[in-house]
Amino acid sequence: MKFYITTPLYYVNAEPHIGHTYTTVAADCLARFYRMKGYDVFFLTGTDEHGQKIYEASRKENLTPIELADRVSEIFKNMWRKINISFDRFIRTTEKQHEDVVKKVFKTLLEKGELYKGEYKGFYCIYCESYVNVEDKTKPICPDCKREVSEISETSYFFKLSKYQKILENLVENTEFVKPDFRKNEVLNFIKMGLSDLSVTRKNVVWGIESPTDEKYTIYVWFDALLNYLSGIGYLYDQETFKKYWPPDIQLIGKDIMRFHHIIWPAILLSLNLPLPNKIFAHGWWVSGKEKISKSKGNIISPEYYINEYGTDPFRFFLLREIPFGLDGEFSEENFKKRYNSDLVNDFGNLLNRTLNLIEKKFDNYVPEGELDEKIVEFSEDVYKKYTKKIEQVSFSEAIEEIWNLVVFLNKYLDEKSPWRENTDSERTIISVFYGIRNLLIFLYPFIPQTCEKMINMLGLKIEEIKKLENFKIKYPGRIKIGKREIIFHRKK
RNA sequence: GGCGGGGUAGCUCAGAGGCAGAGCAACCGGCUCAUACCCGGUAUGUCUGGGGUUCAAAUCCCCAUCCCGCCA
Repeated sequence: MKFYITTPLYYVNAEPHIGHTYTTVAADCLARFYRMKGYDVFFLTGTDEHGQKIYEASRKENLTPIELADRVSEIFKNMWRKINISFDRFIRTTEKQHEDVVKKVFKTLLEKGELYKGEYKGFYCIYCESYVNVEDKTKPICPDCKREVSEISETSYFFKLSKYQKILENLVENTEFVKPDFRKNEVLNFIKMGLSDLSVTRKNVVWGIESPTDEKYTIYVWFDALLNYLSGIGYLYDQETFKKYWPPDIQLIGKDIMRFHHIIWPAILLSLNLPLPNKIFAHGWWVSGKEKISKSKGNIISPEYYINEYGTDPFRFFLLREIPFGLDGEFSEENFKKRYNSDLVNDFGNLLNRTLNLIEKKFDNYVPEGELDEKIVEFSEDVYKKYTKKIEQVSFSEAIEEIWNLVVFLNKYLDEKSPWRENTDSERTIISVFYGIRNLLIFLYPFIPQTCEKMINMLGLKIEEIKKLENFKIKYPGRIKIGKREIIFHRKK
């Protein structure tokens, strides 16, 4: 079984922020989960580097566009390394391979009549790089960015988007293509209002892929960028890889780019006679003080701050645990700290610590021999079933809630059995809790990989053991010497 | 203005005809292996307002109101 997952390509006019990080961490979690299930996973991410905005941004810094792109894409890569993103390929739209694919696709569609030459008259927002409808023609303002726009008239190549209206309607209405479900109506309404053909070339944008036509045009940055999902796994140059992974099983996006991914993207694929992605999941936004996070509002959340202050995994954990994927959520240090202290420090970290401490003091650093309590085996199986189901539904927060039932269960179990007292069946209790914790580490591995690796060492087990979901069935590991005990999550005041 | 979603405990939200719920916070108690942790218990409601249907409404219907999203 294969699993192909993508994030959007991030535009290099800005450095990585919470939004990029959110999508990427979520994708990483899924990629890791499916690898653990034994799937052949391909996880694609990268940077989108063409367009007018990049050109202007580079000018401001006295750089050439490619110099800027080089720098920022490197920053993205470093960020992903820092938070342990296990992508299989990081694609850049300025790579020759990608540019060739875009040109070839353009040419093919032109030959097939899916693209045609036309005339565009209307308003154009330079900042958004798109043709826009304006409310008041005497005072034309971009409906998206509220900047002033100018009226233009130019020849352009158009993609026959309108032709796919009925197919798209059917796709959205009757399949899992648009996720979460509550977004379906939104997309459907938009399609039903009528789709107009899409201009896919620009005359005055120099920083872009040149169209393979007689006249000088560059290809519209979105048309260029969307094709990365094809070029990233070898379309038109590595048939073997492409055949193996196409189509995407899931593509993650932010809700702001649904139009491109839920409408334009499938239409392009239809025009190329390619199978469509299984689902495209639009997640929500992190807000701060009820407002959308933006530079101008000064309520930027710096991933770096949280990573440095609390650690990589607590940051990943918070993003996926705090709110249901798909909805907006409030990001505040207060909420972060609450989660950190109560979930990671008190419940989880302390469980590990008290257990290891007991093994250390009562059993001289060895996990004792004996039988497992069947109650814990059953409970683990139950959690496993529920948690895998949730994660397959892309419900990260609910998946973690299921796992946390096991954390709570184990803490309670220890209290009830009180293995620190005399005359209790302490061997059995300790072995059972040890087994339960090992399972926790397996289940949590997609969310907080680094922590799980550290902790599995502390248990005296091999890292390989937590990289396979099935391993939760391994019951007794033998008489094991535990590793060095240390505190991983430190309480924050 | 059109379409859609929503308003439930201090907070975040679940419940979609049959005793009003969970987590967090609060309060009380227990424990002491553990990172002042963990475990148990208690309390908390005009289910936005009003009307209607029903033996029975947070739930279904109508009106009002407020918030959010998409579109214009």
